[in-house]
Amino acid sequence: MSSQRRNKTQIQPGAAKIKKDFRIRYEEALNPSQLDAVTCTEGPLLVIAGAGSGKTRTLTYRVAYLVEKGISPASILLLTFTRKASQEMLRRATRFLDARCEKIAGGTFHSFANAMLRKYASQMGLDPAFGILDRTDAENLIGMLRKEMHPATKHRSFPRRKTLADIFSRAVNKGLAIEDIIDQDYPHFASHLAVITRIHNDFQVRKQDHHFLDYDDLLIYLRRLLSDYADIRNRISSMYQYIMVDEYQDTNTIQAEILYFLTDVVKNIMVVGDDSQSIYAFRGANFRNIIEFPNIFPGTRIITLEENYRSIQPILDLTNVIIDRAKEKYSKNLFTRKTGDTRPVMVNSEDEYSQSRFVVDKIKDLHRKGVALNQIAVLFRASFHSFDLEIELNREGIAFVKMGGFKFVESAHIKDVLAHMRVIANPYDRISWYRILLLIEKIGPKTAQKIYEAALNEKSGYTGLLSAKLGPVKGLDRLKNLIAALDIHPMNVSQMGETIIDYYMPILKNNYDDHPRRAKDLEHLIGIMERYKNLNQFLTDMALEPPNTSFENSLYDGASHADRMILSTIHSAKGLEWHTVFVIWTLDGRFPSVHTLHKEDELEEELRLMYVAATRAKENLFFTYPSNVYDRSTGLILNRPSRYLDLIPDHILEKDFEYR
DNA sequence: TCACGGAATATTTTT
DNA sequence: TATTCCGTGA
Repeated sequence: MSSQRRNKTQIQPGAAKIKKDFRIRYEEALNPSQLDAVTCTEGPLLVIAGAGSGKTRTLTYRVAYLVEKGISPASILLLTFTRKASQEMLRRATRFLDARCEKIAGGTFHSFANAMLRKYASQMGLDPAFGILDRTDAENLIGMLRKEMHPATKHRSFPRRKTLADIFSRAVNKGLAIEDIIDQDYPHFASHLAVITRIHNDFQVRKQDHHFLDYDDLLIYLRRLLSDYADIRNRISSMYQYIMVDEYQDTNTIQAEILYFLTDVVKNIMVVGDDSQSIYAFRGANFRNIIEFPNIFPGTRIITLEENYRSIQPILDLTNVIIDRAKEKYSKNLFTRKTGDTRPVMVNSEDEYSQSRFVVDKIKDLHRKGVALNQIAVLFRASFHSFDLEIELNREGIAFVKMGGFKFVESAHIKDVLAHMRVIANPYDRISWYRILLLIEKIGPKTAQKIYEAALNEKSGYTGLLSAKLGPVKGLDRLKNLIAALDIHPMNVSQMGETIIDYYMPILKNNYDDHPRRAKDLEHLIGIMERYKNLNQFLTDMALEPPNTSFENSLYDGASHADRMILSTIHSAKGLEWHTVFVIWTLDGRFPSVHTLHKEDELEEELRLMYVAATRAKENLFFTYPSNVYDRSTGLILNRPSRYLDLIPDHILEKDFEYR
């Protein structure tokens, strides 16, 4: 790119300045393009960072550089895709430089929105003590409303609550009407449009009435705050003079607009991303954000990071071929200095079972040769693709962790306990009331509703339950005692948690045959509570910044955590790397999935997903696909390798292996 | 009105 | 795997 030449000449004065008295030797730690990206601090900057090109490293050093330059940490804002990412970068910057880096405002768009809204919400007529609905809460609420629309939802063809939540969220994140989403993505529900729209309206109203914001609302409200209230916009945007955004390819239009407003006063904004790795369009991410960035911010400098530090040349040869087929992208030319002569391999197996056998045998083999288990990963398109493999791994006693999929806080027993706390925090929280009431035997939806209404009639907050005039309801006494106990003694968060868990234990034992495992989770939860002084803070964090990984399951004390191999969806593998990577189910119809075959955009996204998967590997890369798989939904027999790998020449992808 | 059992169903996921 | 949904009987 011709602009890059210009960049180089411009940067020289800055680069010279570094040498004098800065503590960190930036020019030694970084390659020339990375150094460019770090030292170019003024004005809009777009960094296209290819896979494995040291993106995180660059961001981290840039944070340190800004601080070392004397910029106040409080005026630096670092927005990332996950909370963990920003924490990690700030932690490393702190190690390189000093504790000033800890003062930098960092987090996700959602946590930033939360912070700003708590501060300024009242000015836009929003209760600053608003509660946050996580995805499950939103689904439950939608489920309640769905049921209230009884007659129409009786048909089997009516979308389930999860699907409804999906539709609603997609509409927000893509900035489209419900109707458009149905048209585009769910044409088979077209006949239910009217009812779906009604449920959606009710959903919005309920949230407002109860002062609840769901994840999408956080962004919507922040955007409104910034667009409609000039004085607040002014205040916020003069506070953050240097803004950095990671994973820009996975931001959606609302987030791009938020950034636009945030830079109203000062336009020192840097975004980093790789359009080739954009894999969240189903959630509203718009990879064109990255392509349009220079149009929105005139004078944008573009820096491309093209040296890959991760993979050996044969792997890069393959990934370059894969991504070459993408229609719309910034051109970049990744290169590596890592040589090697092991070509990526495509393995055809007879069926799913022999696919699992191949992977297991290969893992045992590698492990014997000295590759640590935690340097081996198996990646797949969808969470359930690993079920069969998990069985085989268990049988062979190979320790693994599965990433992605279910979260700690989303599991039913954790939500049960949290619901009790939420009722205390917000007595009008109908969802939580229902949840805890339904746990009691002989109480179903109807009874729960009666109790809820009677309790709220007392107008005395959650203690309304104690004085509510109710006919005798069996089993409610224990709950009443609990509420009374919580009311009488002032407690900190963890004491409250323990009291609730004491109450909840019998219910847990009754409801789940695997209660010992779940009880362990609850202990873990207490541990987390101990870090909090404030109930609301705790509940907010549980929604916005939940403890991340789906922890060690029951094998807590089995193999040491360090020596386990990794099973992961490709989405959850973003940004990670391993010595050896297996991508299973690279079968046309599974990857890309049959759902996407007739949608061009989605096929493009699947292609990028394959690219992300392949670029995780450092030394070894295997693709496997079983033959003769019957697809129930379409009636097709699937037996071709993924179209993204099918026509690649043999000298790049070795293809004639068979395993049975 | 509730509990229970069996069947159906499932892309992907962070917030 | 694990939830969710629906029908049935009490």
